[in-house]
Amino acid sequence: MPPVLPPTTAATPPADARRRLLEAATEIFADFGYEGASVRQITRHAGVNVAGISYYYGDKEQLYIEAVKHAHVCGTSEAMRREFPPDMHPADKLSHFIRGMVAGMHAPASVASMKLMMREMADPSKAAHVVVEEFIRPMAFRLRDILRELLPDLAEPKLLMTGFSVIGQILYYRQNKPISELIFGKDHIDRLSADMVADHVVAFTFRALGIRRKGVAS
Amino acid sequence: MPPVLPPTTAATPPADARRRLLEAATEIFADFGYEGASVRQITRHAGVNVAGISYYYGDKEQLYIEAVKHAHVCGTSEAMRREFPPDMHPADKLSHFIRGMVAGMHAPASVASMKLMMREMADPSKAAHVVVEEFIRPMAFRLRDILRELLPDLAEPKLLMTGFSVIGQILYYRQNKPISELIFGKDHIDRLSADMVADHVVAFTFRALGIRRKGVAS
DNA sequence: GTTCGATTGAAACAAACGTTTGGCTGGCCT
DNA sequence: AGGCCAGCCAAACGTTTGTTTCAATCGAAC
Repeated sequence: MPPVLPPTTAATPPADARRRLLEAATEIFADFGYEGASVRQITRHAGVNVAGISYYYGDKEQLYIEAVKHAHVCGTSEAMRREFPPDMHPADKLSHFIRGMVAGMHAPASVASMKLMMREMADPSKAAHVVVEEFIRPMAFRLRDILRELLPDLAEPKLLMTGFSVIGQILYYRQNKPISELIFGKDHIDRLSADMVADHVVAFTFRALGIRRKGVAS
Repeated sequence: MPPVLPPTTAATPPADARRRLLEAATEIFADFGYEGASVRQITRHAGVNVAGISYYYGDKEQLYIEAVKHAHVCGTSEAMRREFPPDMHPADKLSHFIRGMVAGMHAPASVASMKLMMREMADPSKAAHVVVEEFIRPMAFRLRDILRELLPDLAEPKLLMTGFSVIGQILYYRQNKPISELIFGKDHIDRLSADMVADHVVAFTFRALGIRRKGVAS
């Protein structure tokens, strides 16, 4: 009888195979999706026997969920989570928020983890609530708080849509990059550096919101 | 020997099973993705024998490609494809473009077809180029032409990013609706009607671009 | 009424799937 | 030494996958 599910927390002894399984799963699931990835493909990539999945994670689905849970931790950069000093001007907060998020999307700490999270956003599964609770919702609420501070007179639905306008601009570049490359050519898209995109989104948003102050430097 | 692949064009006699297969495939592929959908599930849903897939479409992959090809036709509404009179003010063109696209996303002619296209955008496969050439690219170029007319002094990369800012806002509501509902609650999201969203995106974009003229009515 | 091609049905195909079994390691304890 | 147990493997499990086979059925042409 295997230990069914040795707690995901620390405590677990080295068990290198366990870690390699999770890393391989993150990459393969990110590239091929849940159904498209086979357990044999994952274990081969990890250099572990197929039985390792049942041994360490119970089954394929639990491994997937663990991969998603892990992804929200190591996929996001510190810049995306940083809190702002309360006395900072809300316009500066917004500018920092956008720049941090664009940077985090453009060069994530772990490419595979970010891919996996984006997959979960486009096609949510049982693991989606983890990404939402731990990653997306905090982001969304931070942005809404900033916007409310910036535009105190705006009604709730308007505030919601304004947030979507900001997030939508940022997410576009990650969610639709392959398609954009197909349309305009990979070289044209690659020329858009993270800084250029961040500058543009900040400027576009500031003008839309009637904020005169120039976006501060990152 | 089956006719291998009776041409997809018209000409083909009734062959009701063929049409039902395509419709079922569109729905099942849209809901479960290519790998997640099984041929038996599709044929059961269509009330056709499994052999029908090989008989009418060759194999699962070709059926998928045909479903995607078909989707770009019947998934988009007429409003999204309409050309504008050349003497129309570019700001009005932009307003109409946004409203048409928001409406087409919000209430597509075929929900399943739209789902399938969005799936192909988020995770392009061999069938992606069809969606791009026939649906996305024309949209993107129409928008770019409008923006160039509106902002003739803007450099090419800036023009590209401005287009992405418009498209990103619009696509957000379709690509991330399930996630938004998870964050803010389904009822809050459902309250955002297509008209409200369209009004907001037009207003947000017009202010960002420094267009004074109020968005015209649809 | 017979013939023939197009269409459909039930069954079978090999391959791949996720999962389990049973036993072989090696280090650690008494 | 001997017993023990976690870690790991090769092999097999039963099921489902996509695809094919072949006979049955139908409808019009002759």
